[in-house]
Amino acid sequence: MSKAEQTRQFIIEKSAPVFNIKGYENTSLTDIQEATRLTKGAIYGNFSDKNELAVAAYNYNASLIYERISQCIDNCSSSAAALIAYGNFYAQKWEAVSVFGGCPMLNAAVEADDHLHFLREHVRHSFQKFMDLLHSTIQKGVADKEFKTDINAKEYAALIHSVVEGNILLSKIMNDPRYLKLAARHIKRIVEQELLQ
Amino acid sequence: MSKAEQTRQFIIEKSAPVFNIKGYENTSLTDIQEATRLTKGAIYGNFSDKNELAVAAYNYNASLIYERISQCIDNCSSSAAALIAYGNFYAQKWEAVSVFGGCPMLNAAVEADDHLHFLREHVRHSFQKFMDLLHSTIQKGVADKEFKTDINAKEYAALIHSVVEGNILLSKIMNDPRYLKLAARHIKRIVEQELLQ
DNA sequence: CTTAAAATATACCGATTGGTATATTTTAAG
DNA sequence: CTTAAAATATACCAATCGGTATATTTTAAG
Repeated sequence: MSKAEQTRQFIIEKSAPVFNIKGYENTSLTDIQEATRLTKGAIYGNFSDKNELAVAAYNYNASLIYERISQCIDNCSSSAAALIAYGNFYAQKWEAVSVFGGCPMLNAAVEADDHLHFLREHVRHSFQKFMDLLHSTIQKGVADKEFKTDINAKEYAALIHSVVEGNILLSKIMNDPRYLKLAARHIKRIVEQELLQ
Repeated sequence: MSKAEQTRQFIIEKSAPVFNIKGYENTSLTDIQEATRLTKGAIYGNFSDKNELAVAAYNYNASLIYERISQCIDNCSSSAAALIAYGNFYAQKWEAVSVFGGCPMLNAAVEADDHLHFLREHVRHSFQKFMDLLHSTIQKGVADKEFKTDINAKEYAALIHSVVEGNILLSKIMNDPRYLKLAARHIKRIVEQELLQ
């Protein structure tokens, strides 16, 4: 990895939490300079403009969470356990996620849905990636005869994902992680009462 | 109502959708001038600063939705019908809500949770108000022997609210109102299988 | 109709924004 | 060690930001 590639990665990693906390449009180059302790020369030498860095930072933020969640799912011995683990993930890691500014997908989605168009497709893509992860987990449960055969896997994937995101929102604004524990229990109930054979 | 009070209300109503679409920090005074076709003199003659207008616009946005939803609930003949109507509200009014920038509470919550502190308490208050509305609806169902007696009304209120908000997020970013219809069906199932006697 | 006050418009302010041209420093090949 | 290129720092730019002082217009009481 060349010096510039190292710097590029360094800038992404240092600015990523700032973008997530302050928002992609409200994060200024001064903020990025302070976070990286670098000057505009270094930043614009590695990114053509602020938007390119914003997209790189978002993708970094989203993939960071994705890796941890998919790893968490891979460690489960059954599909039911995997879905329940997904519901528990944010409840367990809440302190770390909260300090980091909360769920990067939730934050970026609200900002990108109707006025940050350069970000929108990236946010859509990561939402889809999360739902695909849940979808394939449910499909595996069906294939393994663990789950009922007549369930709509895509709908349950979207439902579980939305329950988690909705309660991240609630926990964050109310400053109360109990909403996430409630979400985890609700997902457990869905799995046990509607998915399991 | 004096001329100034009329103008004040006019500014709130015209700028409210702009704040909801562009975000409270990203909406500039130029945006507000364009939306109202007024000058800075008129705006600063009626509001001490941009934040005061932002708070007034947010409260207007939130109360507008609240009024419609509580009216929708009041028209229902049973508590079960009221909760189901709540789930259906955004699915039915999606076109109008979407053009308006989506749910004002969702948008403002993401912006205010960790960097727009002057707005945060107002957003918390309206979240609480929505959950209280659901809470009292569920309590009424229990008192009327319509719902089971051993249910946790507060938890179900938070759950229903979060399912709706989560699917508003999903519908908005994916540009697909089907997620809201899914939320409505899920809430119906919760009411029928977990709340009704 | 007159007139003082209230409301709105105009013209300006310093600070900050994203971005760039150029100077300097650092890197790494020979 | 030398040196050209790559990477970073510095100094600047026009545009826009929120906000204000003042001028003008509109309102409404007498």
